[in-house]
Amino acid sequence: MPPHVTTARAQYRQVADLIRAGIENGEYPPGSLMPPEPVLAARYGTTRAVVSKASHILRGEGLIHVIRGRAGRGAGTWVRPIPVIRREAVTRYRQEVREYAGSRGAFDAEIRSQGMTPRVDLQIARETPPLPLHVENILGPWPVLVRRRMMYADDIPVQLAPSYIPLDIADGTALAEKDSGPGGIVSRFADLGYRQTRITESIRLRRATDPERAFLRLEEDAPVTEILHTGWAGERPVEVTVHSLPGYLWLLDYEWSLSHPQ
Amino acid sequence: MPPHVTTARAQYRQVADLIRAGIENGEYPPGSLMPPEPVLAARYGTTRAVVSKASHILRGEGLIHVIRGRAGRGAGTWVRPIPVIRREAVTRYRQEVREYAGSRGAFDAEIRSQGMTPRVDLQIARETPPLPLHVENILGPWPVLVRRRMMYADDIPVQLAPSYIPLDIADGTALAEKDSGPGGIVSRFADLGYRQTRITESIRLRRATDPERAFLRLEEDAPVTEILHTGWAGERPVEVTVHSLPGYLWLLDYEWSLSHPQ
DNA sequence: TCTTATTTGTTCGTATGTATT
DNA sequence: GAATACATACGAACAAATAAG
Repeated sequence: MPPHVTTARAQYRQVADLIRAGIENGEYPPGSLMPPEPVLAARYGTTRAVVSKASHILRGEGLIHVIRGRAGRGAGTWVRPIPVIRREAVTRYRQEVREYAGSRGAFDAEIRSQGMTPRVDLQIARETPPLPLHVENILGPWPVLVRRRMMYADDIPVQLAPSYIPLDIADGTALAEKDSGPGGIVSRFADLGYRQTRITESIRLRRATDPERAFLRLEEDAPVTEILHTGWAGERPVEVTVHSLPGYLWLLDYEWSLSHPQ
Repeated sequence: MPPHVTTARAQYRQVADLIRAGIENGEYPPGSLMPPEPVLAARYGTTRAVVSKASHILRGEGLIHVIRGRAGRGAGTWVRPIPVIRREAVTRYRQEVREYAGSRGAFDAEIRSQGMTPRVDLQIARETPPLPLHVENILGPWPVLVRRRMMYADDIPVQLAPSYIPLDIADGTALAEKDSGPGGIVSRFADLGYRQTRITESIRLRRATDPERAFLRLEEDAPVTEILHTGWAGERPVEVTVHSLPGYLWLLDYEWSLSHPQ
């Protein structure tokens, strides 16, 4: 097509549409390696520049992930290997869910119930102010214990979730241990006399930070969903967790009852 | 800079960063008209191609909106005029919130409490199957009354929210009226004996449809947050609303209590 | 370890189309 | 109709990262 001929929809968007359809219909299956851009250009009758723009669109949608270099073990353009993951925000804090089939907390239960294999890497550290702004706004400028969780489904990174706990609550307790035991740390808070009675979550979309992009294998234009989660024991915030999720990868479910009067 | 000299970060990303900073620090204030691409290219010492790529990035983030043509009344590159809007998912269904200062439902109250002026255009229609897939999955293949709300803050379109109500509930009642009265339609459901006792919401990120892009003034690469909201009267779903929000524009708040045992 | 091949990233220059004032 | 401004496309060149031998 000569450069000056413009149809209703731009070529690069049409190519993106075709590749997206190919991903959905099995031509480019989940987890597979895509052909190189020059091959795709020939296949769709266009130039590498157009395919490259299409590629960038699909990356922003989290459908593909590109590692530069000669295609092989690591490098190449990869189709996202797993489907959308559902997060049940309310029921996940019920004891029977958190302990489902011996799970260590809500995430384990969540991934297993969807037929995938969960894995969580955990780093524990102490941190002093300044804390991340959103966290300090809630917990105040005091030392905290941080439980940094790096979470995988079928060995694919799907979530980052650092939890911040006031050090005067956590220090020297089971909350500072790697194995949080049956039911996860929510159960440990209860053991310590800080039974969480109320949860607040604040959801927003934002650009990914560099560490998030590296861990979640996101491209620069792919948005991240941030869930700012606070667990309250009475009037006191005892836990703040900042969940970072690839925006297009997750489905978030909420459920609540209405009380009268209406 | 010659084409083969590459610094750590691509020029077009650096330019996007500079413009984004300019928007945040008041150089390009909310609601203002940006200079044309050739002017920006000169200002940042680069070419129009680079500025154009930067522009596309910022559009994907919903920070600017471009209307092609000679700059003037309508055309040009505009900085998004309003800040992030907060949606309180749980408290918004309490009667005192819905009726705040005489508000007609939750959205009115929400926008007013944030110092902006709400406006809602409403179209009411009857529809027969096939309904949108997600809606039919919940309500079944039956005729519905649709209340299509088009919502503005300070006359800027900020949300689309069609509500689907089974026709056997809504027909000939206040639910089919334009003015939903004090407290909005949730109060009208209660009047009709369908007191909503439970709410479920399912949140996902997706590409915008053409009508959404047109109404919300979104660019093709800007994601939309969809909230699939269902109101239940006992075991029966009596209302499904599909909220479409510009992804980066909204902050969604949830809150709930934990019951024992933990 | 070093060299070569492959693949995507970035930029430039140019040309033309399309939309609005 | 003229002027302005963004949209798209092509082609070329070189950079940078990874793979293969």
